Amino acid sequence: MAADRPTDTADNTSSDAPRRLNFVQQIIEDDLRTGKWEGRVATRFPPEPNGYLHIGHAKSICLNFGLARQYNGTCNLRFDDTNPVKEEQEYIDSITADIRWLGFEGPVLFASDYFGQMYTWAVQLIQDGKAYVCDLSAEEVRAHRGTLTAPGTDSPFRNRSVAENLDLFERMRRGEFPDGSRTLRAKIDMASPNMNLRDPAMYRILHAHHPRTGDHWCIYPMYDWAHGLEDSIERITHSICTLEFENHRPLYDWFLDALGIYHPQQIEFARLALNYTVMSKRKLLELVKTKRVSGWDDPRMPTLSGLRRRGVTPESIRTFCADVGVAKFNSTIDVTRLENAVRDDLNKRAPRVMAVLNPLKVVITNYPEGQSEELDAVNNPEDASAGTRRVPFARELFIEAEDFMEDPPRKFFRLGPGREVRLRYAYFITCQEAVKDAAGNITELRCTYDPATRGGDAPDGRKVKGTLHWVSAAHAVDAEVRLYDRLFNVENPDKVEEGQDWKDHLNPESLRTIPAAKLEPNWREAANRASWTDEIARVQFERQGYFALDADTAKAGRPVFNRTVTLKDTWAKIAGK
RNA sequence: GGCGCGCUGGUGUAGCGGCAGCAUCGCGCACUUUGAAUGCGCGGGUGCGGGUUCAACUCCCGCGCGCGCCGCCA
Repeated sequence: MAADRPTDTADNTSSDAPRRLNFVQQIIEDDLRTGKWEGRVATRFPPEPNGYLHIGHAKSICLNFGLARQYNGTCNLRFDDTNPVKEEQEYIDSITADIRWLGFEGPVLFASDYFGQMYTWAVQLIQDGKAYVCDLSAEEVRAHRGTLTAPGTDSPFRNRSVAENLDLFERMRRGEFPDGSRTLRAKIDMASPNMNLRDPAMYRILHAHHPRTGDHWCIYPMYDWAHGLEDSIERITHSICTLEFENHRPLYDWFLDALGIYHPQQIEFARLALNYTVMSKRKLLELVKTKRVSGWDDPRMPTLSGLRRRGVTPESIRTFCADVGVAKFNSTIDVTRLENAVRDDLNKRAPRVMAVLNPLKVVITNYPEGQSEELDAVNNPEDASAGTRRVPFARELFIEAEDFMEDPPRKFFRLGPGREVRLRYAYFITCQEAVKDAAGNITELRCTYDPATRGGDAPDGRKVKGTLHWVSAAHAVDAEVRLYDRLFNVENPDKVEEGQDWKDHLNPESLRTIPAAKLEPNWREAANRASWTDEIARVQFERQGYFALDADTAKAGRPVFNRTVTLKDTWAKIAGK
């Protein structure tokens, strides 16, 4: 099941086997069969540029762009920029870049380009007696709206004449009234059991500078009014959004029908939720603003830019989204599934390199001083075409401090006094002595090597339980390594108890920095043997995990690596017990 | 209160009347110059009560429980 599984599609259409369609695909195929849209499939991804994209958006992006790809249709990237007070050019730029990084492209459009058309349509509704200008304040509107159980009451301005409404609306547009003083409302039904239909606002007055339209407008359309129009203008066929818009669908339909214009079908699906993180833009923004993380692209963030910097590949995000599927009910996905998709991809593609994070010096006492040699190491056991490289070996080495125990427990396969292990691609060594300082800390190991085991095999067939990674001390390159862990130490940070704050569950150990890890000297050439669509260098540090070269490398004057994800570590589990 | 959705193994889900599958997680075994990867095995059908049917996890009805939404945000 490994080799032939498509790893780069956003859908689950495997060529063989009966295809299992998700419910959206079913709707589309039914429509294709009945010719509902003349065989067209047109979707859109409509982010509001008020924050960075996160893994939850990736699901929607993969769905919308994936559907278009699958059915030979189109998918527009449409910025839903209808609220200038929250939106910024920075977000427009990051969203565009993130989508391209994820591997999708399509026309880039802006809702703000339709403001003129929307205005014309609003006038039409007024003329038809289906919209009116209301002078109630926000609080008064709330009071008139009624409650969950009680119907609302009509606004005293509900029955203004068409002429007066037209005049007032025009003056709203011209900027004659202050923010919040009036709204244009749809005349629907103040007694509707669906609160969304109790004369919802279509336009509010906002004297705000818009990133694209500047100061041309001082009235801005509300989502419910605008969204269907945007879809209609773009002749979208399937307008896919998340579950919370289900109650808005009657409104979506009402506006389009009242106007008598092209009418796409709105379909709702469950957004992605992941444990051990938060996904709301509000909370992510707060983490950024309060400096709990270094920015939107902090590698601990669930943002696409954070995941990218962390080293996660776009391919693995796409397979993850395909694996997760599309359903009509909310559920929380275990992050381990994301991590797994990442390991799966990286295992096949990442070149192996040896790096010692927590160095312990080893002296090979029977290896000649001043001598060194080069040993062959394979770059990727999963990919023969990756070839081999030469790794220098000498008398003084570093191994991982955790790979030695003075008094090893039964199941510990690594080095201990008198024990023999293999140094990967090098020799068998036996520990003769652990040298300690005055405080009793082990400062150095004195070992002997068996020259006959060069390359790592014993001619006499002798076996060894453990294989350690290592680096020649004289040849090692220092690197900064950033070890990341989950941002929160509880599964659901959104669920807070009385008197607690969601930020109380931030994991204090989500970042651990190692200033001077020891890398094998040819790490860069080794890493560059693989090519990545985003040109971020990624490697596996053998026995430890996958790491990505951070852009800070340039200013740090030494390589800086981010740990993307660890390797599975069954010893850690055993040791933890 | 309304609308919508769900209730299958530890978890997340698939099946659209007759075989319960996938992923993940856990455990075990094999193999192994990454305790990695890989391969194999083990771990389930009830939310409750009715009905339709030769046959229901799948269809229908009622109940229960859970979740989501109800801003001059999107």
